[in-house]
Amino acid sequence: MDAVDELLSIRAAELYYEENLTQEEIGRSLQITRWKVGRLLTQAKEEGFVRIEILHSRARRPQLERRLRDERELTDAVVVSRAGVRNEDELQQRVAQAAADYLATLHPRPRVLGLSWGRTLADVAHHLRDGWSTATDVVQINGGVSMSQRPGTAAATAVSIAQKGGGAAALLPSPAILEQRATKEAIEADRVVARVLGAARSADAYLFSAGAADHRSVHVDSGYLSPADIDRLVASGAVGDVLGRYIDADGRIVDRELDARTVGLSLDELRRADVAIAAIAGEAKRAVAAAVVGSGLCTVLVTDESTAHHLLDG
Amino acid sequence: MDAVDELLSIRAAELYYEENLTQEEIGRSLQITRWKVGRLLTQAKEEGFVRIEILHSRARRPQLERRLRDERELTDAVVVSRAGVRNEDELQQRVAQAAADYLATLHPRPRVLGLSWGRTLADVAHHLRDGWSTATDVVQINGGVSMSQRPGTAAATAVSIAQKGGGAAALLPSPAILEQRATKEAIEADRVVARVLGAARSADAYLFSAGAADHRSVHVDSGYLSPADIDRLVASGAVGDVLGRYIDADGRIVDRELDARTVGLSLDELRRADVAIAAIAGEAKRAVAAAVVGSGLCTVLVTDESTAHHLLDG
DNA sequence: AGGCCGCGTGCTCATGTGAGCAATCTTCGT
DNA sequence: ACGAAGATTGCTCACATGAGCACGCGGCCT
Repeated sequence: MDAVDELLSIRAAELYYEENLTQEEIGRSLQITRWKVGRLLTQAKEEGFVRIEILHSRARRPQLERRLRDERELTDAVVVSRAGVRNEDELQQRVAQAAADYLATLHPRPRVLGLSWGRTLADVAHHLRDGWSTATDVVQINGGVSMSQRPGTAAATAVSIAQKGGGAAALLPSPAILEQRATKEAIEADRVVARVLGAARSADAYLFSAGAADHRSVHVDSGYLSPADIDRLVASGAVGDVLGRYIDADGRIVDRELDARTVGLSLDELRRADVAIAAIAGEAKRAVAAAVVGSGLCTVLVTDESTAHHLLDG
Repeated sequence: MDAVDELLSIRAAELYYEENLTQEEIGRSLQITRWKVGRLLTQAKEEGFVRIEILHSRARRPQLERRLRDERELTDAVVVSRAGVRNEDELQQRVAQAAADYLATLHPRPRVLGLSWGRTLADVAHHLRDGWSTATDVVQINGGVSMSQRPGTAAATAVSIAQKGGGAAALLPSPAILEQRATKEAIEADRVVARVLGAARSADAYLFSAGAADHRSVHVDSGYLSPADIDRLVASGAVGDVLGRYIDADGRIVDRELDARTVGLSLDELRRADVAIAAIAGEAKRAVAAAVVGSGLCTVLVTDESTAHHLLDG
C-alpha cells in the first residue's frame, strides 16, 4: 500500500467507524468510488490500523480458545480478555468468574465434582451463582486442613460450591503434606479419609488450579513448606504445584519423596479424568500453566489472554 | 438491558468482531434470531462494550474536530488521536505532522505565510514535505534572535518552510524581548525591521504555537526572561505566551510594560487575521490552549485529543 | 376482570456491503 | 517502442444488515 492510500484508508476508517458514514458517503467526501472505499477499509483492517476491542469483564477471546483447543489438544478452553484490566487481581477475578460460568453451563452437569482448593478456587466459589446445579456433590481431592491465617478456606470453598449446587460436600480431613511418609500412609488408611479418596477417584469432573513455585505459595503460608523447601524444589526444576504436588516443565514430579508425603489424588489419576478443568491465571503461573497443559493434566483450561499467548507462541 | 442480554451481547460481539461470523450464523450458534443478534450488537455498541480505535500516527478524531468547530467558533480544527501513543513527545510529533498536513492542503495556498517560532514549529517545518507549495513566502511575525544553545532555530524554521514551499523567507532581525521600551521602539523603526513587520501584517495566513508559563519556556532558555520573571507573570495570572506575549486565561495581556518591550505583531493584530493556525499540544499547554481559543487568537486549532477534551468539557 | 400501555419480538423491505469479473492502466523486460 | 504480466479500477450481483412496522405478551390501573 503506498503512502497516499495509507492516509486515505485512515481517513476512510475514521469516517466509517467514528462518524458512521456509509461507504458511499465516504466516497463522496474523499472523491473516490465507494468500491475503493471498501477496499481501503479492508486494507486498514489488514494492516492493523483498526483495533476492535470488547470491553467487558466477561469478554473472551474465541480465537485463542480455538487455537488452544486445536493446537494443545484440549477438549475445551476459555480465555478471558485482558482489555480494560487495571491490575492483576481484576484478571484473576475474571478468570475465576469464567471458570464459574463454565462449570455452571457444563453438560452434562457433574453429579460428583472433585475439587482442589486455593485462592483461585475460593474466588470461583464466590462467583458461582446459587442454584448453578440441582444436585452436584463436591468432594475434596487433596489434603487441606489449613494452618494459615484464614483457616478453613479450603473447606469453605467446597461447602460453598456444594451448597450453591444443591449437593453435599465431602471434606478430606487431612493436612496437605505430612512430615513422615508413614503418617501419610496411616492417614490414607483411615476409614473416613479412604472413603473420601475413593469418592474423589470416581468423580465425574474435576476442578483445580495450580500454584507457582515461589515464596508466596499457599503451602508456605500454611506452613507445610518452608521458603527453603521451595528454593530446593525450584533448583530441581519445579515450576509450580498441582494438588500440592510440585512438577517440572514437563509435568513430572520433581521430588518423589515429597510427593509420597502429599495426601490426595495422584497426578496420574488426575490425567485419566474425562473432565479436568484447570483455572490458571496470571504472569507468575505461566510456567505451571504450560506444564499442566503440556503434560495432559487438564482437558479444559480456563485462563487469561496473556497466558494463552504464552502457551501458544512461547 | 438485563444481565442475560448483556452477556449475550458480549458473546455476539465476540463472534461478530473477532470471529467474523454473520449475524445469521451468530443467531444459530446462540439460539436466537438474527434480528435479535443485530439488536444485541447495537446495544453492545451503545453501552460502550465495543471500542473501535484507529491506530495510526495520522489518525484524527473527527467528532472532536466537529465539536470544536461548532462549539468554540473555529473555522477549522484538527485533533490527532492519542491511541497508541507511548510518550508526550510522540504526541507533539503527531500534532506537528498534522499542522504540516493542514498547511500543505490549505486552499487557497497562502502567498505569504506569517510564522512564529519554537519547538513545535521547528517540528512542523521538519514534517512538511518538499514542494508543499509552489510559491509561498514566509515572514517572521515576532522577534527571535535566539541566544539559546541551539541558535538560529527560529531562522531555520522559517527558511526551511519557505524553501520547501518554493518561496523566500523574510527574517525579523530582532531579539524577542528588549530590556528597554525605547530600544524596542528604535528597533521597530529600523528600515529592515519595519519592512518585515509590514509584510507580516499583510500575510495571507499565520501559523504559530503557544508556550506554557513555566520555567522550561524557550524565553527562559533564551535568556529573555528569568525564572523569577515567569513566577511574577504566573502570579499575575499568566497561563502562557503567544508570540512572546504573556496572556491570562481570558487572553488578555498580563503585563503591558513587558508587552511594550516585545517585538512583533500585537495579539490584536493577530486576532484580525482571516487564517490564523495555532498548533498547541500537550498537557502543560492546556491552559494556554483554552486562552488562545477562548479569546479568538486563532481561527484554526491543531491539537491533541486530550487537550481537545479539556477545551470542550472543562 | 377488562382494557390500556409499553416493551420485546419476528417480520418486510430498502439499503449497505463484499466477492468476483472484465476492462483498463502500469510497469517492466526485450 | 512494443507487448506481456500484473496491478488497479469500476462494475454486477448476491448476500448481509438496519429501519420501520405489526403483532403479541405482560404489567398495571381502574
